[in-house]
Amino acid sequence: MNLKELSQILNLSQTTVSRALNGYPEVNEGTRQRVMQAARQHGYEPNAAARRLATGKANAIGCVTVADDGMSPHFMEFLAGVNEQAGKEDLDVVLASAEQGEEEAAYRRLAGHGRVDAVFLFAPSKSDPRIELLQELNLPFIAYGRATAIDLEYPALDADIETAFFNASRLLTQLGHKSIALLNGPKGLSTSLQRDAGFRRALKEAGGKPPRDKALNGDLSERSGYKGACRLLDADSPPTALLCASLFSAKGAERAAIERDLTIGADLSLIAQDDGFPYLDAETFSAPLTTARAPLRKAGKRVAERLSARIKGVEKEPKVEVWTAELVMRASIGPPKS
Amino acid sequence: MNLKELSQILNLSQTTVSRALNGYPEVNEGTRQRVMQAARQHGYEPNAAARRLATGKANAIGCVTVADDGMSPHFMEFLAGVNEQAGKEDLDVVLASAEQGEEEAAYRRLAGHGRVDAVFLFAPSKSDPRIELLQELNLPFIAYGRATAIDLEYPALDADIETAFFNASRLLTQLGHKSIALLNGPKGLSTSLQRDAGFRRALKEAGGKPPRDKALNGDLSERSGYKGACRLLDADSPPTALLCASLFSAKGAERAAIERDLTIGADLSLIAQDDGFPYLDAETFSAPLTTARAPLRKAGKRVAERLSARIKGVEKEPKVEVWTAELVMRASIGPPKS
DNA sequence: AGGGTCTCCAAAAGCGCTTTGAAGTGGGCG
DNA sequence: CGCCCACTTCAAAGCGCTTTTGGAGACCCT
Repeated sequence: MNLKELSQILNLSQTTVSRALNGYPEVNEGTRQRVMQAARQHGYEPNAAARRLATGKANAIGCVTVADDGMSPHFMEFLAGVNEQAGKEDLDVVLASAEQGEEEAAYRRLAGHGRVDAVFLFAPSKSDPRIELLQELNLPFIAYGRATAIDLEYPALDADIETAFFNASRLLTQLGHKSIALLNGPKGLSTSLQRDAGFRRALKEAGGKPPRDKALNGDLSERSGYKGACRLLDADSPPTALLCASLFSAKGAERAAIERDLTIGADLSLIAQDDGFPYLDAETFSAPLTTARAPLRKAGKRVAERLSARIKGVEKEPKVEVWTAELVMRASIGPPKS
Repeated sequence: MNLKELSQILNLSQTTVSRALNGYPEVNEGTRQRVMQAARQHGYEPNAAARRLATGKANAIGCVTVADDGMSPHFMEFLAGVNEQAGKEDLDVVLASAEQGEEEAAYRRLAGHGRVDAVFLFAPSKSDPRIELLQELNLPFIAYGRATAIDLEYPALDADIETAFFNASRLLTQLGHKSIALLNGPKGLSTSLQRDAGFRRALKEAGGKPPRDKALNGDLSERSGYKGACRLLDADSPPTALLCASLFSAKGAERAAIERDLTIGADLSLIAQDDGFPYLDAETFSAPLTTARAPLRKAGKRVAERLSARIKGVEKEPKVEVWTAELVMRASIGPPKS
């Protein structure tokens, strides 16, 4: 069933049917009802490709993912948020998966009119080439995370992890910890850099002799957290407080602590970043975990919302929105035992 | 830059340029080179919508997600696999998010020619109405998981969780456990039913007096696993062996065990289903965990692969593919202490 | 009653691509 | 020398929709 057939059934022109269906004012209300009714009855659905071709609007947002590392749980969680909101904005989400190194071509293909109206960028690296590319391609986009080394103005959403980790670290120094460690995420990622910066700044600003500090890079898995914590805790003068880049690595750290008969909160203070993953919950640790909240799903929603606004032309300027990653106090921290 | 412009630059007809670009044989090799070269140089990308309209092929697969419960980590992990493989098959993945109850309309819209060539269904319920709907809409699809109460023949992939949990449970009875419990997933889900069936069958078949059994439903989170395990372990005559529906709930169970000074493997045997989530790893438990492997990402890949085959017309019959969920033995199980 | 203003609809022109059917080359052969 | 065929190329017709243009009626006002 297409427009032509439907209009023939109704004894109307395609124009009229199209207008009736799309809510244009210049059509008789009675006619409109009749058209809508017939459309429903015959199960008419407009052909998306044809509409796209005619209007130049795809009614879709998207992103290109890289096969190997691009599809982390973090990304997927963010994507879940994007998708959820996109549904409310009546947008499809299209994923274009590219091989490592073929990303640019994939973006060019997406930009090739007709697939998506806009894209989002997840966790751009420090000087991510994609930003310049997208501007050159004139494809509207919003980045989640800041490419700190890039001067260009571009729309973004960012969680202020730096401040969160600064506050968290300062809290620990203020509690009197003299040896604090950071179990950070992968080297080079801008969030990792933010954590590191906040951490170091807090230690530097701590009055008196700055505490001993130690930072390790790893991925965000339980295994990595466990390994890192083992290394730290088994060293000479182990840290009495630990900052973790994710709840997963915090889980690993907890395991390492328990294995060593250290009680979280009493023997070892623990703070982690909570990305809001389902299934894993800051409160369900052996001591409820103090966290810096940076909920990915919510961020994804917001990005989809702004993308929709950009497509509609409502949002125009390259606005950078920064969300504070709020510190949630729970029982996993305390003064060092001595 | 569109086809017309490009062909004008080249002084060729659109036909020839199109054929050259799409690898048709009836074009001079020299001309083809010239065309390819010019296309690259001018950054020509064919308009996807136009191509779709002309060919009737969307070169995309998709699915409709439901805002609230449809976007579990399980689904996202599966989706990651789909997307990865889709990239290799040169297919886009499109997500259409619908409000609860609006799913049918969303499928109809997707079927409205031009958006996707096929869809996948994740974890259909026992008698999922979507299956009939899709057959009626004539939209090719593959389901991951079986709608057991439906008689229709339809293409699917399934992990044989029932057998896996049967084997796991039997293993525990053979080790001599007299009280075994199952921390199952949400009630009504077909995987939950499979686990339950396998579990009960094994206990029934155990020689002599059948062991005491207990099954709890919950979600698949750490918190739920913890709570369930607490309830079980604090009851009279607590189980000496525990089956968990996910690594997350197993993590929770582990925490409950540790809290009670029970050693996994010695005081409490633990077996869990491992869906292959990154970040959480069966080996990184206080005792490496025996698991039934049912890797979601791999399944997603396979579904995308088969979907591609269906689109191309290579796969035609409603083939049901069943993967055994292999039991991986690790140190978390042993005979009961007595 | 005539002219002007609205309201509603039909026809047709794209949107950018693929694909059909036909035409233009040139070479080989009789 | 002319004919046929293989090899290339081209013009044009859609694909199904939106949107512009312009015309036909209906209605109102003077």
